[in-house]
Parts: sequence; C-alpha cells; structure tokens
Amino acid sequence: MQPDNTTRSISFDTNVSVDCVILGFDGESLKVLLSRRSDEDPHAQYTHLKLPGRLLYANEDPDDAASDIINQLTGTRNHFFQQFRAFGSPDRTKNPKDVLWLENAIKQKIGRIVTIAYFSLVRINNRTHRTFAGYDATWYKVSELPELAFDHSHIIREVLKELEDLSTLRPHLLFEMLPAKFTALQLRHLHEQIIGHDMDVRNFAKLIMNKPYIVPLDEWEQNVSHRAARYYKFQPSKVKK
Amino acid sequence: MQPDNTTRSISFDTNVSVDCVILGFDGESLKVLLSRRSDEDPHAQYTHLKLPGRLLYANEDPDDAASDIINQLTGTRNHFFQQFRAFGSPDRTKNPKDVLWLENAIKQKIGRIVTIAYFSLVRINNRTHRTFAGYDATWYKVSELPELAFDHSHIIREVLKELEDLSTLRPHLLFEMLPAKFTALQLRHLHEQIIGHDMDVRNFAKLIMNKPYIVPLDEWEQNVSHRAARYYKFQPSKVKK
DNA sequence: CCAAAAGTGTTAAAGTTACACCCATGT
DNA sequence: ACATGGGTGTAACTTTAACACTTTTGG
Repeated sequence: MQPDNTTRSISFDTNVSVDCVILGFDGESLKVLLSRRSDEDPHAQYTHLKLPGRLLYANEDPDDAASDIINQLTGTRNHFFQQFRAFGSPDRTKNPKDVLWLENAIKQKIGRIVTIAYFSLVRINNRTHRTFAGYDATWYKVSELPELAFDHSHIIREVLKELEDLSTLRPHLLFEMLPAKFTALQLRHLHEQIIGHDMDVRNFAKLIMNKPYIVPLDEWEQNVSHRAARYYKFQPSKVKK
Repeated sequence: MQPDNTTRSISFDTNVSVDCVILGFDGESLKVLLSRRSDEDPHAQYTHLKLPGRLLYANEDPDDAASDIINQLTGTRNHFFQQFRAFGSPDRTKNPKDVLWLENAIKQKIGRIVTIAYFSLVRINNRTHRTFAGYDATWYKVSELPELAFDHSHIIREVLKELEDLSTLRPHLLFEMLPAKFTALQLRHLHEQIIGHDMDVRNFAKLIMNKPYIVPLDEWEQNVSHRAARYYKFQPSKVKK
C-alpha cells in the first residue's frame, strides 16, 4: 500500500461482503443454492434471487464468514469450500433494481460493495432446502439459471469455468457432491455436466471407475425396471499425492 | 448480501487495497518487483519491502487500480495481468511493525485492510527499475525473498503455486516474461523455475521447442565462448484454441 | 586442445480415443 | 417379448520418460 499522491481520494465508503456459490448434485443435475427473501412480494420491483451472502462483520475473517453462511444454509458442517475471487467493479451495484433492494435491506448508507466470492461443493440433503434469517434457500439447475441480482450470474459462470479446470486437476473434489453410495451413471452425469459434453461410457468406466479411490460395494439398486446398477463409494485415503 | 440479523456489527472500518505480484524473468531467474520507500531510514523499525500496491480510490475499479500500478512501475503498458485472490484476515495487518508503518504512511485511521492481489507477467527492461511516488521498485529473485511486510510473502508463494498450474494450462503465458528474441536455454530455465525441477534437455526440445508458435530465427548469439545458441520468437497467432 | 554449452533420436511405457454388443430386470 | 439402462474389451494412436553423444566456438 502506498500513500495517495494524486488529488483522488481514498475510498472510505467501500464495504466488503462475502457471497457463496454453493454447488450440489441431485443425481441428475448440477445445482446451485440461491436465496430469496421469504416474505417478499413476488411482484416487487427488485430482483429477488441472489447468491447467499452478507456484509462482513467487524473483525471477521472472510473465510469464517463463508463457512458460517454455508453451514447455516446447508444445516451441516465441514463442507468443502474455497475462496474464488473478489468482484469489485463500482458498476456491480448500480442496477436500479439492485439499489432499491440494497436500500431496503440495509438501513445504512452503502457505497460500493466489493464482494469476495467463495465456492463450496456440498451433498444435497433434505435439510438443505431451508429457511434461515428470513431467507429461503432453493436449489436451481445451473443450466437453467433465472435472473439474479447484481453480477451474481456472472460470478456463477466464472466459478463453473474454474470447476471445469479443477475437475481434472483435483478429480476427487467431485465426491464432495455425491452421496456416500453412488452409481457409475451418477458420477458420469456429474462429470459430463462439469466438462460440458458427454463422455464415452466404456472409456469412462476404464479411466474413472477403476481409479483406486473408487471402490465397488456389494450393493445394487433396488426396484428398477432394468438391470440394477452397482453402488460405489469414494475412499479418500487411496488418493495419491 | 443479507441484513445483519445478529448482534454483531457490520464492518464499516474495512478498507480495500490492491497489491500486485509483478513477475519477470531476467534470462536466468524468476523475479518479483518489490517496492521500498526511497527516503526511508534503512534502520527504521518497520519492514520496508512490500508488494507494490495502494488503497482503492473512491469509485475505482480494482482492475483499473492494478493496471495503473503495473503501468507506473514498469513504465510501459499492456502487460498481462489478472486478479488472483483476496486476502482479508483481520490478522494480516496486526504485526506491530506493519501497524507502525501504516500509521506513518496513511494519515487517517485505518481499520482492517482487505487486499485484492493481482499478478502480472512482464518483460524486465531498463525502465523497470525506477522510482515513483516516493518509492523505489527493485527486482528480487523469488528463490531468495527477503522479509516482507504484512502477508506479502504468503501472497507471493500462493501466486507462484498458481503460476505452476497456469504454465501447463496456458503455456503461452510464459512468453509475456521473455524478450522478443530468446534462446532455448532461457525458455527452459523459465520453465524449470516455475515447475520447481529440472527438465531433460532433449525432451524439452521435442515437447516445447517445436510447438508451432515457437519459430526459429536466423539469428544466433554473438561473442559467446561456446557454440552460439539460436534465437527464437513467439508467434501468438499460431497458438490454437 | 580444452572448456562450455548447443543440438539432436530412439525406445518403452503409459495414457487416450474410437468403436458395438450382450446382460439383467420389470412390465 | 420388449424396453431400459448396465456392463464390458481391443486396437490404433498419442504422449511421456528415460537415456548419451557429437558439434561449435573462444580462449
């Protein structure tokens, strides 16, 4: 940091928030958890749906804020999360609909908001669709995103690009989104949605399904009107290096 | 963003800064540009060396701030840069030496500082060792980093890890740090320092040097006491996809 | 002729791609 | 018997890793 040697003034009305891109997989589609105020008039003039997030508290570590938000929304702990990137363009909070919402939600004068975006990979469970702090949280397919407030659509798209790179760099991250027992089809669908195209079934079986950390169980699907699929589990201890 | 529904107060004394990890290569070593106040007593009690950076101006886009800092320090434009990650732990500005410096440098009360770190890859030239705004900027080998203020050493180490991934994901980024004409040895040294280990010379020649975007010139080193090395140039138009 | 760095191929192993058929189950 | 998805192998090709000697130049 260096002193301001121009006539421009240092930004003292900048606030910092944390927004979380919480991704999950329901066995078919990749989904993102979005929040909407539960008492909201559905015809209000501002955009309801947002990434879950909030302003930083005094003296709060942004990592802790993200962790809190994720824990509250999912109702469970120890989900994988990591910081993605900060978004701080002065324009990001200039949309009139968003300004209206901001004034309504936060009863203090707010200048520009720099947000630190996090992403988290979680298992979708029953507790994950819940209301907290006056907000409903609902899962939406990332392939059919509704209109979102601020630059939140942009943030999600950027996170999805990053996830594509990460899925080859650290493939075991995907299991953060799968249930303890999963079928080959589920894992393949997850892969395909992240990389954005289909994969050959036989190559997938050879390349992915017989990694040492994917261990077959002696359990099969029940009551399906076709040959039952085997269940597998993920064994983190077998991930090398 | 969501309203504060606890008794904790929103952080209104948080400031946002931008710090730049500007990396260059002198033909032998990977280097980072660090700044020191030029009129400083070398025995002052606070740590002199920092990443170049400053607080955000009112209504300034962080990307623009980073671009300005890089342009001012290098004296040239259009260097590659991109945002890396935000660092916002409340502890990062708590070291007594750093607090002393902050109070001295910025004559206003400053609470916590969240910094947005950028990294930039530049060609080292004569104009790059320069004084600006009361600061000297000097290149340091990343392998022999001196003690730095705040969490700046940590930020540099994290950027270097990222660069390792990027060098395989987008290998053409390396040419941002090389002169227009370079030898195979220079490019190999750059690779080796980024990935952290040596590469076999013959494999390097085969795998890297005959990529279509590396084109040999009809120019050779002059006045060297051994067989003269050929010069190559980088042709961006031959980079595919 | 010595020192120093440049330049250059082959082979084996591993990984990736393309491609098609039979199996088990429920209706 | 049919519809649905489950499960499996092989061959061509590409990529990577390991490995050593001859050439050029200046001193």
